[in-house]
Amino acid sequence: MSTSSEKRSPVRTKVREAVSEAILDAAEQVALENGIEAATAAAIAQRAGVAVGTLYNYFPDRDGILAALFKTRRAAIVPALDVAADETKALPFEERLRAYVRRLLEVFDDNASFLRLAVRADGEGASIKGRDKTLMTQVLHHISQIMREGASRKLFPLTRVEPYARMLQGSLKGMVLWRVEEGVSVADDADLVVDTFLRGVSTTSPGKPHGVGA
Amino acid sequence: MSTSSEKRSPVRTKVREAVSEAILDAAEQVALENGIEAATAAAIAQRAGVAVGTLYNYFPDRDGILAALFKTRRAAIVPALDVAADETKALPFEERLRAYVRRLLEVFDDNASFLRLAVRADGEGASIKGRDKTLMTQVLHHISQIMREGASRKLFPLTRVEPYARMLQGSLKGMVLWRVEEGVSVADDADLVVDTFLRGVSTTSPGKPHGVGA
Amino acid sequence: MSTSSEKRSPVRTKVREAVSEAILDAAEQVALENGIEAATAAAIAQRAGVAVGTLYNYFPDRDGILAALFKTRRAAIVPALDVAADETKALPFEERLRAYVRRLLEVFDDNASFLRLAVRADGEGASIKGRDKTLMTQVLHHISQIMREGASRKLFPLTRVEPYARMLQGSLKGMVLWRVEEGVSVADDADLVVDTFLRGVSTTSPGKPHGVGA
Amino acid sequence: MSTSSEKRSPVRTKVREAVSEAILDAAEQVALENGIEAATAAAIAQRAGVAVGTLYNYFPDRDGILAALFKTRRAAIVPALDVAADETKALPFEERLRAYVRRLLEVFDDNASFLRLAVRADGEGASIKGRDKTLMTQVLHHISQIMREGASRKLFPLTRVEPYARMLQGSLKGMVLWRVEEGVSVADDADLVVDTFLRGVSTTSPGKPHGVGA
DNA sequence: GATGAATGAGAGTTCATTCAT
DNA sequence: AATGAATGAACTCTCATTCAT
Repeated sequence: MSTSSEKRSPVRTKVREAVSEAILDAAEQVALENGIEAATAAAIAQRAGVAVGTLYNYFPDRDGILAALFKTRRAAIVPALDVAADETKALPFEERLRAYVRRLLEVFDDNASFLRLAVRADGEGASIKGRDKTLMTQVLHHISQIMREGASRKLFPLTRVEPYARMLQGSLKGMVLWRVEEGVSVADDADLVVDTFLRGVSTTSPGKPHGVGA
Repeated sequence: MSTSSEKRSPVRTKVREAVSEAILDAAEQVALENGIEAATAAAIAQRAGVAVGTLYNYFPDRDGILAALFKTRRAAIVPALDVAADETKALPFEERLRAYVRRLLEVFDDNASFLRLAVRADGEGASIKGRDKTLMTQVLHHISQIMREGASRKLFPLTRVEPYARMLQGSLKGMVLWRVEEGVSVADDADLVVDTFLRGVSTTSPGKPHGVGA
Repeated sequence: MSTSSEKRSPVRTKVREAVSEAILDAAEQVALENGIEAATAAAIAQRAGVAVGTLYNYFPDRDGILAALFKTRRAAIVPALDVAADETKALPFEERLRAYVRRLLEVFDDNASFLRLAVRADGEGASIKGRDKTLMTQVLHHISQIMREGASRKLFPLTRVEPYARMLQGSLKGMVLWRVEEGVSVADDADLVVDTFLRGVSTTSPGKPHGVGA
Repeated sequence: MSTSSEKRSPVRTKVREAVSEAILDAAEQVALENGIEAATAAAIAQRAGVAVGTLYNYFPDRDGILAALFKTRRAAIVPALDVAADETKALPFEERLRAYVRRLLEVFDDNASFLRLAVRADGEGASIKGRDKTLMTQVLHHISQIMREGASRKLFPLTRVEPYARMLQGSLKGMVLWRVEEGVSVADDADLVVDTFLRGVSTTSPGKPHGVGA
C-alpha cells in the first residue's frame, strides 16, 4: 500500500528493529516501575504504543520478550566486560584486578537502570525460563580467571580461587545494589573494594585517597 | 452447656500447629523447587496433603501463608543472630567480628533449606507485602554495629562503616549462596571470609588452616 | 453421661425446640442486618452460639433453615390472619373488609421485624427453594374471599374480584413497606387504606379522623 | 504508523454494542429464569455465547454487568416516564393522573420482560450496589408530584400526599406483577386502577366500560 | 448430640495467546 | 504487518456440608 516492492529489506529491517527495541524498552520500563510480574503483555504493548498482537509478531511469547530484554541488555554490557577482561589480561595480578573492577563498575554506572532489574532478577531462577547466563555469572567468570592467575603466581593456593571469586563478586554486588538503590554512582568505589579485598580493612590507609598509597 | 475450656485446647492446639507447620513446609518446598510464584494455593495444598479450603482456615490469604513462612523461619533464626550479636559484644573488634560471623554461618547451616529462599527473595522487593525486615537486613544491621565499633577504635574512618558492612554482607551472601546451592556446609568458611575481609587476599597465609596463624 | 435413661423425651424435646428456635432467631437477625445472602451457616451458628455442625442436626441444609424460619414465622402470623378472616366472616362486606385490614395491620405491627424480611423476600422466587406459600399470598387469598363476597352482593362484577384483590394487596404492601422501613406503626393506616379503596380519594372526608365519618 | 481513526470505529462500535447488548440480554434472561444470584459470570457468558473473559472486556465485574443491565433498561423507560409526567403536567388533576397512569402502563407493557426483574428487585436493597434510583422510585416520585397538585387543589389534605402515593404505587405494582407474570398486557387496567383509586370500589359503575361514565 | 476442622465444588477475576479483520 | 477482541486455563477465595472426636 506504500513503498511496496523496490527496496524492502533494508527499510523493513530497520523498522523491525525499531519496533523490537521499543517493545523491549517498554518492558524494561514497566518491569522497573512495578516489578517484573507487572510487565504483562497488555502493559508492555500499551507502553510501547503497539497492539498486543504485535508483540507476538516480534517475540514468541511473553517470556521471550523478557529473555530478549535481558539478552540485549546483557549484549550491550557483556562485550564491554569481555573487552575489559581482555585488555587487562596482560597486567600483573593486582593491577589487572583493579583495572577490571574499575571498568566493571563504570560499565555498571552506564547501565544503572538495567542493573536494578538484573540484580533483582539474579537468583529468581524460575521467573524467566531459558535465562542461563546471567550478567553476574559472566562477572564471576572473569573474576575467577583473574583469581586463577593470582593462584598461578603463588599469591594464594588454587583452592582459594573459587571462594575468593565468590566473595569479591558478593562484595561488588553488595556495593552495586546499595549504590544503585540510592541512585548514586558506584564507579568511585572501585579502589575501596579492591583494596579491601587485597589487603583487608585494617591496612587500608584511612584518610588518604584509597588505592594510592600502600 | 458445652464442654468449653478444660481439656480440648492442648490437643487441638497441637493439631493446629502441626497442620499450620505442614502448610508452611509445603509452601517452602514448592517455592524452593519452582520459585515463589509457583507456590499457588493449589500447589501448597496438594503438597501439604490438605484441601485448598484448609489453607484458609489457617491463613487469611496466599500472601498470608508466604508472610507467615518468612516470619516463622526468620523467628527461628533472627533471635539466634541477635544472641550471637549480643554475646560477642564484649569482645574486641576482630574477635567480635570473627565470632559473630562464625555463629552466623552456623545458624545458616542449621537453616540451609530456608536460606536458599531467603537469599533468593532478598531484593525481590514487592513479592511479599509486609515483609519489612529481611534476614539479611538484620545481618547487615549487626555487621554495621560491629563496624561502628571498629571505626570508634580508629581502625578505619567512620565513613567506611557503611561500605564495609555492605561488602562483608555481600561476601557472606556470595559464600552462602554458593555453598547452599551445592548443599555444602558454609560454617567452615567463616575464618576465610573474616581473614580476607580483615587482612586481604595476599596476607592470608596460604596452606595453613586459615584463622590459625597471624 | 448425665440424666441418661429415665425421662428422656420431654426434656430432650424442650431442648431441641429451644436450640431450634435459637438458630432461627439467629438466622433472622443476621438476615435482617446484612441481607439474606449474608446469613451463611457460619454466621448463623456463631450468632446462635452453637457450632456449624449443630445446624445440621436440626435442619437438613441451609435452605432448610431459611425455609423453616419463614415457615415458623408465618405459622405465628397466618393463624392470626386466618382467625381474623374467620371472625369477620359474618360481617357485611365493608365492615368485614375494614375489620380484616385492621387486624391484618395490627398483626403486622406485632411482627414488624419479620415483616421487613418477608416483604423483602416476597418475589425473590428462587432464593429460598420450596417456599411456596408466602405470607402475602395468604393475605391475597383472604382479600379475594372478601372480594368475592362483595361481588356476590352485586357491589361489583365478579371479574373485579381478582384485580381488586391485587390492588388492595398492593396498597397494603406499599403502606407496610413504607411504614416498616421508617420503623413506624402501620395499624393506624387501616381506615385510610380501606376508605380510599372503597370510596376513593376525593370522597374521603379530609380533616376528620379517617374512618369515623361517612 | 497505524490506521487510526478514519473508518474502523463505526464497524467496531457496532460490534461492541451488539456484544454488549447480547451480554445484557443474556444476564436478563438468566436472572429472569433462575433469580439474580443465578446470573453468574459463567451462566451469562454461556447464554450470551461468549467466553467468560469476554464479559470482562465489556464490563468491569459481575456487578457491573447487572448494574449496566438495570441502567440501560431503565434508561429506555425512565425518559419515557418523564415525558409522560411532563406532557400531562398541564392537565387538571384527575385527567393528569389518568393520562400518566395510562402512559406508565403502556411503557410497562413495552418492557414487560425487564419489568419482572425490576419489580422483583425493587426492595432487595443490597443486591446491586450503586443502584440508587429504582424504576419504581421514579414512578413514586411522579405520582407524588401529581398528588401534591391534588392537595393544592384542596381535593385532600397535604398529609395525604405521601400515603396516597404509596398506595397508588402499590396498586400499580400489584397489577403489573400480576399481569406480567401471566404474560398479559396491563395497559388496559389503567382506568380501572385510576377509577378505583379516585372513587373507590362501590361507585365505579359496574358493567360499563370503566372510565367512560361517571 | 455437639463440635469445628476438613473438604472441594464453584464463584469471580486475570492474562498469555490466538486470529479474523 | 498491525490490530485488539475473543478465548479459556489457571488463580484466589468462599462457603455449604461432612465427619472424626
